[in-house]
Amino acid sequence: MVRVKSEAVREAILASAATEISANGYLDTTIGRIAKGAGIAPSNVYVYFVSKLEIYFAIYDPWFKDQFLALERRVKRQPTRDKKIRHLVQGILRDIAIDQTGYTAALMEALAAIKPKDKYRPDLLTWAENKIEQIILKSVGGYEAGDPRLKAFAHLLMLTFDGTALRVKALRANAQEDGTMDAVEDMLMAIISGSGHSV
Amino acid sequence: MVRVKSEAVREAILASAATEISANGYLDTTIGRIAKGAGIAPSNVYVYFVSKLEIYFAIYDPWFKDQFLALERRVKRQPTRDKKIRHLVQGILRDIAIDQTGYTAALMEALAAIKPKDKYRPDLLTWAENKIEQIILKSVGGYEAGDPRLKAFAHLLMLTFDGTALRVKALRANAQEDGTMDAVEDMLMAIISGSGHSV
DNA sequence: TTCAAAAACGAATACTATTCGGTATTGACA
DNA sequence: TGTCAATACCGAATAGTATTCGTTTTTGAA
Repeated sequence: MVRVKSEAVREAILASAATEISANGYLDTTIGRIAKGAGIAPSNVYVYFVSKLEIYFAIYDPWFKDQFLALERRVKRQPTRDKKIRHLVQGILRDIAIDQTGYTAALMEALAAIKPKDKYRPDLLTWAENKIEQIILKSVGGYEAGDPRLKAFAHLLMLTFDGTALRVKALRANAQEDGTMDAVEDMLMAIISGSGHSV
Repeated sequence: MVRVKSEAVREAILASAATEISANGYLDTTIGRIAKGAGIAPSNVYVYFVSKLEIYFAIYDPWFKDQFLALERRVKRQPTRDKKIRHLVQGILRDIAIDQTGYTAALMEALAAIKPKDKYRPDLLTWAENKIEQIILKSVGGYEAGDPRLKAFAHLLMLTFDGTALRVKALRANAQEDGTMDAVEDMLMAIISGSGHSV
C-alpha cells in the first residue's frame, strides 16, 4: 500500500457534511455540496464513505450518544427522584428530539430514505433504549434490573422521541404550543415515577 | 371551457398510484410508473394533480379516516370499558400504524420528503387526535369534554403511532418481537383507564 | 530513484419530478 | 350540424440527483 487516506480529508468531509445537514437537512444536502465544502471532487467522497447515509450516521451516531451521556450526567446531578425523572423525559424530548442543530430532524429523512441495500442496523435505537434503562436503574432508582417495565418504558419514550422529531420536520413548528407537550411529558413521567416502588 | 377532465383518468391515476405505493413505498414510486399503470403519459398526471405528494395524500387521507371510523365502531361495540380501551390502543398501533397495505409506512417517507414549497398542513394529524378524544369521550367514557388529559393522551398516542410506523419502515420488522410492544400498549392503556373517574 | 497501489479527478451513467411546446379532442354555441 | 377555442394529452426537454468508471496523479516503501 503506497498511498494512504488522509485523515484531514476525512475530517473535512465530515465537517462540511455536518454544516450542510444542519442547514439543509439530509435529503437536500448533496454530495456535490459536501465535496465543495471539503475542497475535493464529489467522486472522491466515495473513497472515504460508501454512501451519503454512511456519512450521515458517522456524524449522527457520536452526536446522539454524546447527548445521551450528557443527559445521564445531568440526571444524576438532580437532587430528587422527581427532578431526575423530569430531566430524563424533557432532555430526550426537548433537547435531543427537538435539537438546535437539526441533526435529529435530518434523522427522520435519513431513516425514511433507507433502501434495503443500505442494510441499516438499528443499533442506535437499541443503544438509546438500553441507555435509558441504565439511567433509570442507576441514576433514578426505584427499579430492579430486568424489570420488564423498564424496557417497555424505554421503548415508549423512544417511540415518542421519533414522533416528536418527525413532527418538527414535517410541521417545522415545535408542535403544540398550547401546553399539550407539557402534559404529555407529565404522563410519561407519571408512568415511571408511579410504578416503581419508592426508594 | 370546452374539454373536461375525465373522472375515469383521475381514478386510474389514483388506482395505479395506490398499487405502486403499496408495493414500493412513496419514494420508490415514480410518476412514470403511476402513469404507465394508468395508461397515460407522465406529463398528463400533472393535469390532475400538482405533485406526487398530492397524489399520495389523495389516497392516504380517505384511507386513514376510514380506518379510524372503522376503529371507532369496533371500540363502541366492545362490552367493557377495558376492552374498549384495549381496542382503541391496539387498533391504532397494530392495525393502522403497522398496516398491511404499507400506506402508513409510505406516510413516513412522504412526511420526510416534504419541502417548504409543498406547504403541507398537518390536518390529518389534528383530525386523528380530535377523533381519539371523541372516541374516548363518547365510546369509552369516564372523561368530561375538555379534560386536558384527553388532548395529551391523544397526542401521546399519535406520537407513538409515528414512532411505530417509522420503525416498520426503517427496520422492516414489526419491531420488538419479545412482547415489549405489548407492555408499551399496556402502559398506554393504564394511563387512560386509570386516570379517569370510573363510570 | 523507482514504481505500483490507491487517492483524486472529470466525465459519464442512470435516475428522477416537473415543465414546456405543440397537437388533438371536445363541449358549447351558432 | 359545423365551428372554434379551451384544454386534455403527448413527447421531448430541463434540471437535478447519487453513484460509478476510466484516467491521471501522488506517495510511501523498497
